[in-house]
Amino acid sequence: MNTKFTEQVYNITKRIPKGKISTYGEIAKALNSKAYQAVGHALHKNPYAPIVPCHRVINSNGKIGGFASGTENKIKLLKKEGIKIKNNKIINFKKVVFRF
DNA sequence: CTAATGACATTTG
DNA sequence: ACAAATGCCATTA
Repeated sequence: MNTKFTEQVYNITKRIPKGKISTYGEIAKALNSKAYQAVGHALHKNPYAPIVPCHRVINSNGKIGGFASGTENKIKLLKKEGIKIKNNKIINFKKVVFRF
């Protein structure tokens, strides 16, 4: 969609460096908004599926949350990126959170 | 335009 | 600490 919000969401999500992650809340804040759900929606539609590392975006509670391709699959991918995950939760969550 | 939904977050039980 | 309820914004129907 050509809405500014989603555009920003994708742009920011793409800026997340490898080995780091971010939360919906942080992204929403980066957009000067608190539409966490809208961010999640944007990523859910995700017309930039392979372009935007949506798997690097997780919940604020350190949980992975839900993902289209399966949460467990994302966990594996994040683990490969260097993120430590236990029971679907981020271990070094605070250490890997990327803030804009 | 109005209503409902969601890859959420926060507060309350 | 965990589970449920409420509130939030933007998008979709």
